Amino acid sequence: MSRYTFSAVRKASLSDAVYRQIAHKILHGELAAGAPLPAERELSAALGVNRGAVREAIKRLQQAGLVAVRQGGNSVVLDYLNEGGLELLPNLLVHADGRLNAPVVRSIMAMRSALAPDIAAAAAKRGGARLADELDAILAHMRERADELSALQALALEFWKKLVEHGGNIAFRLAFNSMTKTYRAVWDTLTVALEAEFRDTENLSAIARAVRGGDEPAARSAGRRHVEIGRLALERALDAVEAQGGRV
Amino acid sequence: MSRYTFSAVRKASLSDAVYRQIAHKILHGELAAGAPLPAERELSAALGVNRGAVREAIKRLQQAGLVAVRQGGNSVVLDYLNEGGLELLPNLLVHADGRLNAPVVRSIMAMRSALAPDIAAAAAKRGGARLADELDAILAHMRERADELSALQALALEFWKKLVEHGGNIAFRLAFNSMTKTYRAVWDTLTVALEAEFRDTENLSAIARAVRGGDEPAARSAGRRHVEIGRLALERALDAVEAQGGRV
DNA sequence: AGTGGACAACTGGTCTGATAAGTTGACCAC
DNA sequence: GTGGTCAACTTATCAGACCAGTTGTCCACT
Repeated sequence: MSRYTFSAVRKASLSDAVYRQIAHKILHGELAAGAPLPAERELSAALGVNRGAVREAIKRLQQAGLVAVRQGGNSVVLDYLNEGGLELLPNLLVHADGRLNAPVVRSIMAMRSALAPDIAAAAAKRGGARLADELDAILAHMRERADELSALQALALEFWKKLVEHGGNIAFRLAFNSMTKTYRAVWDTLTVALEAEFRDTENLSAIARAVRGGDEPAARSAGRRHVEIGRLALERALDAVEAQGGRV
Repeated sequence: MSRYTFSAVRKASLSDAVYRQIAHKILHGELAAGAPLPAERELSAALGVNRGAVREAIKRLQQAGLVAVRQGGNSVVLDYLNEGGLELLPNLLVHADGRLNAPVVRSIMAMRSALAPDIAAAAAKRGGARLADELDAILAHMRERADELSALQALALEFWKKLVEHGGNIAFRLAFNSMTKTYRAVWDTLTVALEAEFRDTENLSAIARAVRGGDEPAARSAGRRHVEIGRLALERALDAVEAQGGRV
């Protein structure tokens, strides 16, 4: 492996930039629901890009439930609270100025708490010994690398990924994907905030044992205990910064 | 009101049609993960549309996590099980031949069961008397129109929409939107399958009371009991048709 | 007063054909 | 075996045109 690490060079396409700019304006209230979008020709002139790029961006906005397009009239901004899907979470998680949006963080942690027990239970129901072996392997790595917090974080995510992959529930799996994308957007922040959870191999071991024994209730309660550790830690952290009126 | 009812004329755009066709091929295995997509020019020639329409469709596929696009090389199909979000559920719900996909139905009902109790609890925590009044109004309508099953279904959905709107949890709300879109795709089927749940105004009333009293645990358990009615009914229905090897 | 036709001025939808720029593999000089 | 060069791909972007649906206005007719 190379002695140095390099990160990929940024190469956002024009239509991506257009999409992001308009989505940002909508999600942060600059373009209110019901407001008409400028005409495609106007937008392409204002943004200095070809109309095709604008159209590609608008098609994506349409798919995300942010705008409604209708031939003959202007596209109009929709209420994303009624039309948007989970994939909007990453965009909502940070304020325009880069601060974390605390209510959104709390929402995500609450959803995680709602789903994790059932994900663990489903894995226990269908997983079997083979899954348990894989989980134990991950746990072994976690114990080896207890001093590398970021590695622990990655392994914990992998643990849950395995559970959701073997639970046989496609809805859980897709929701997990959406939440993982959100998670990655604030990875470094959570490395610190969720440390207590990453160190809780005890409950993860309990899940692995429950998977091996097919014990759904045990998996459910161990899963619940595990994610509650992180939820409470984050809750306290948010309360602390909010109490002193600080930035999140 | 007019004596006759008319339905809107179909007016799908070209890029929509292209998107649907390719997404269908991916989600139903015709295009496996890792496979390269034909070049845009090839696709536009094969489909008989211009390249712009193909590009708009591919941009949407990219956003949905179905393909990865890279300048200079062919776009490649991704594994939607690892990359896709909840918004794919409507597409996965029905097989290529129009039959319901039973495992997906079970998944969705399981997810609903995981979220509903927490949605009810969150509403009880933050809703207050005003929300309770609105819920009671919906319940009154449900009792009036107990003989119109489809109306009951719409009102039940509205009831949950109110709960999720007032729960203050954005993640629940967005997930609810995704699931509602899926729900609408099989509305008529569920009208019959979930009849028992739509008639269960008892637990909904209990939720409304819990909201009025701010009683989170009561809202949680009533919510759980309510959706379990539908989940079990659907479970039995699926088991029945599967036992006789029938179509779903 | 009310209906519906004709029309202008918008809007998005589609198309053609061109150029820029990134990727890949083959070949070759060193 | 390393790296340069080139051809043949690919996507990215562009300009400019025409088609098609929506809206508001005016007006003739009933």
